Amino acid sequence: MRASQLFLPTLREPPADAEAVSHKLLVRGGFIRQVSAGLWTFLPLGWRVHERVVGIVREEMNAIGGQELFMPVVTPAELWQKTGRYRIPELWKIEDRNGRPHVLALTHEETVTFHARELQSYKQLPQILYHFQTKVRDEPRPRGGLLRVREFVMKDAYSFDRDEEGLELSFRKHAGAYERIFERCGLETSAVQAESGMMGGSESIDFLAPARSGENTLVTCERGDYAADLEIARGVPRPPEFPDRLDAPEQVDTPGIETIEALAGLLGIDAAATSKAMPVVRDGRVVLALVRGDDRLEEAKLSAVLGGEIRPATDDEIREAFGADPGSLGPVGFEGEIVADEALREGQFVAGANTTGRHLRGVEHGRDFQARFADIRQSQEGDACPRCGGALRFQTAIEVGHIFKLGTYYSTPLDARYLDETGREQPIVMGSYGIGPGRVMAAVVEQRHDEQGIVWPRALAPYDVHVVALPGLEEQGAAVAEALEAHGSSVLLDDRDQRAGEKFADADLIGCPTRITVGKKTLDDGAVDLRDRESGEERRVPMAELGALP
RNA sequence: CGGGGCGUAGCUCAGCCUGGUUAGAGCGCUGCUUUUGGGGAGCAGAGGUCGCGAGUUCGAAUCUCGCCGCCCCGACCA
Repeated sequence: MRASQLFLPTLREPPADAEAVSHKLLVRGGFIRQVSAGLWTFLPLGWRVHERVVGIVREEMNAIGGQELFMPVVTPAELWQKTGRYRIPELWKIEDRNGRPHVLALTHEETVTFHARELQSYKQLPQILYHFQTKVRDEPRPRGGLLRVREFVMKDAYSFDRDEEGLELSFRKHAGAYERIFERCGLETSAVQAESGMMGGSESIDFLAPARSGENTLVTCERGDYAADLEIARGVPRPPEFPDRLDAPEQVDTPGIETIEALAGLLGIDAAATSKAMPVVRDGRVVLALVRGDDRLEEAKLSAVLGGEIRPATDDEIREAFGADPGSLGPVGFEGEIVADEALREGQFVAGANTTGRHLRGVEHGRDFQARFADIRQSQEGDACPRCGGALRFQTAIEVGHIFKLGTYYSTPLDARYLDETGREQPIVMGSYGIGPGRVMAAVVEQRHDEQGIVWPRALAPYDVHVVALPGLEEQGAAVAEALEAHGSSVLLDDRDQRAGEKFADADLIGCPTRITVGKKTLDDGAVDLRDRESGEERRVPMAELGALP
């Protein structure tokens, strides 16, 4: 391809509002352009990369027996009403000309389960169906270029099995395929246990790619035996230094004390020997969540424990339920449900007295209050690994893939059933598996770039070789490009009427793995200069050897 | 949805506080000259509803109000 005829608008400067490296480089390199918030066009170069990711995903999906099909983006609202997902705020709702409600699919569980009703016998199971299709989500906050967008292509796959055992097998197959996909894309990822969020179902695994920009936090053990998403990570906090035990709670005046640091300072105790009360509302009821003073509540965990949506209680709700201001709340005397973190099971803690400006020393579970215990704290730096006690490491990361065990969450409401050997009707057991190729692209750029630009892995590069024809040598450059193409390489020939420096800068920015320079000096030697983008190494190669290049 | 910021040429921005010729710069773009192995130099040009709408004023890019859009943080989130 001749750069002089390619729609490849590279920019010297990054867009002013870009933060993420992948956002800056993909825009500067002429791979993508923004149309509106979270809505992006893939320019010719960007689409080539996207389609290379798609190609890899397709090969690996076919290798585990996946069957590619294609489902529509627009779906009737009824399907979503049946599964209860019609009320998801991200769901983009539209009407046809008759006013009949439809939605733009944010994934395709409903649609594929609708089709799965044609699977009627155990003899037809298992099945894996997948497609590459546009997903539309009315995201509250798109951000970071391709990292979170409102419309994107997703490879979504769905497995159909007769039972949990079959699902486990399909799930493992996908996990294996995903490992191979990311490996081939040159991405470093960790597979971790994760929250299921809006998808429903029992178990899920996230594939997280560590990067400077990202919306997830990957928690790993320094010894490599533990990895989890922060939302469900179970770090072990250090033990507190408790003061002397008290036979009964003792009230202390703490006027104007609003933070744990101030409280611990005033009383001269370890912040870990205090407790923090976080009132939340679930289904209109105030529930008290209790964590250690030096911990933060992990709302995702609490939400899972309580089995539904939660929100922080308002100041008015707090005063009505506790008779005290936020800052002096505690479990003693509270009539409602209390969920306490495991770290508070043993020992005596300082807690709010439910009287403004007062706290209680020596509060002990069992004697002074009753609570349901669960892991609801957010892991933090300094925690120990739950497996081996080693130090935990925290890294921001990008979620590039997510696989879910759905069970019968969709098949039951949508009536996807089969008959087993004994003639009994059973719901189909399902799994769903997603990868966003655009986000994979962004993650690759986040992990593989330098000051000059992108360093694409060979498998994803828009072209294998970038031939830079120095000014006046366009035809000689074209001859080199033809020779390379004859040997199976894809070639971008920079035959633009530009200075050498500009061409080199663009080549570095675009990031093809190999750059070949055709210049007067090289031609005098009957050779070209070949430079490896990743290592920066450059060597002179005789023209006759071009066919043997990678 | 809460907080903060921004909106002037294709891009990056200045001008606004303190209203007043014909609205500017750099980069990019067009033509010519020169130059040619890491974003050269010169000359000549094209390119603008100053986000939109009201208002104040003799006069608004500039002040006021409303709306829209975009970015960042948070909330939320396959």
